Amino acid sequence: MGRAPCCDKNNVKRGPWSPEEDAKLRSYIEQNGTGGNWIALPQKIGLKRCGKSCRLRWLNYLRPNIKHGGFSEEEDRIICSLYISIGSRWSIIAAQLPGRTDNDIKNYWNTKLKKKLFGKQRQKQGSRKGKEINSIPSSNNNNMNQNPCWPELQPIPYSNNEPRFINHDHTSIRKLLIKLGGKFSEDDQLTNVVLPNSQYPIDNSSMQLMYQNHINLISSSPINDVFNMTAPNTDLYNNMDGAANNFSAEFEHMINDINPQKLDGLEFLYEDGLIDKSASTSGGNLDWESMNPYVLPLPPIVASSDGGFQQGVELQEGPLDELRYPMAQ
DNA sequence: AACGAGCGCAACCGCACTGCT
DNA sequence: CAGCAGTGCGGTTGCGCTCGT
Repeated sequence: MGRAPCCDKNNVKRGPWSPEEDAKLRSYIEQNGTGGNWIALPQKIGLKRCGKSCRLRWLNYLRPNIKHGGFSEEEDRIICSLYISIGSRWSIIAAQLPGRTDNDIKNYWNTKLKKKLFGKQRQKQGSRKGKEINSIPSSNNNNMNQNPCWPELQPIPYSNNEPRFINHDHTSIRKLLIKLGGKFSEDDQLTNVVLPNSQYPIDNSSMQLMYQNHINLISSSPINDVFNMTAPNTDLYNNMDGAANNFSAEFEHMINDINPQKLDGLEFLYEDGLIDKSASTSGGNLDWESMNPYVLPLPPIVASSDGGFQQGVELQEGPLDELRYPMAQ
């Protein structure tokens, strides 16, 4: 199996780009564009490079208005918030930060932001090697209270009775809910509300309305109230067999019981102790589809007219809500 | 000064998706 | 509708730099 390589690896140059190569590529694209064919481009301009390599070089470094380094605090916040919300969708995150590339953001996250956010970054005056600063035992949530960089991103101290989540930001929570909600969808039933084991067929518009109301409630409530929020008191909810009525508890339940394999992009919540695996009631091995489907009445991801995918309910605010969530991940 | 470890980042790899034929 | 080529994307790698010993 496997597919043919995009180029003959024996006849292409690899490794760092020389200034001459950069100049060739830049001048050609500035004059002629890419021509919609990266594979053929290097041959046209006499570069012994793979088309993919040319594309990468152009997109990440040669393109006009590219910024490198010097991430601002605001950019940091956006990246963190989005990462928490949607995971490692670097291209989507990059789209929110003009002049930044997905590769740049990815590198920045992996080398700095992640440590910064979770307090693992070595101290400025500390040794460069061998000294793990603020090393965090994964099960010790107390340490997560120490975040010198973004106090507002501190996790809520956990107790069995109190909800905890890492971000006091409504938008992030909403996005996480959406992410989680999308996972409730069956792959091939994008236009149907998915209610595993449901005996109560619900039409899409009802579900969307319910979901929108719930989201609006979350958005307009003080953050501390979000986790004590009660599910909408509708006949629909009341009719649902075993429907939990306490948003906080169920959200906790959901976070704790998430199957890590299905929480792509958020695994770090486990790894960094933000989600306490030991608190999970099912050892993280939950049958996803058996989860109570009524906790978050999320609409499914649906195909949009422009060929992409989007959540069934369009969020109303802010640029971050322009996100689309490809289903295939 | 030499060495080695850690770090940052550019570039590569391979898979998935999309559009065309 | 299937197959293929091109593209996009996220994960990983490898190299050069920095700094402590």
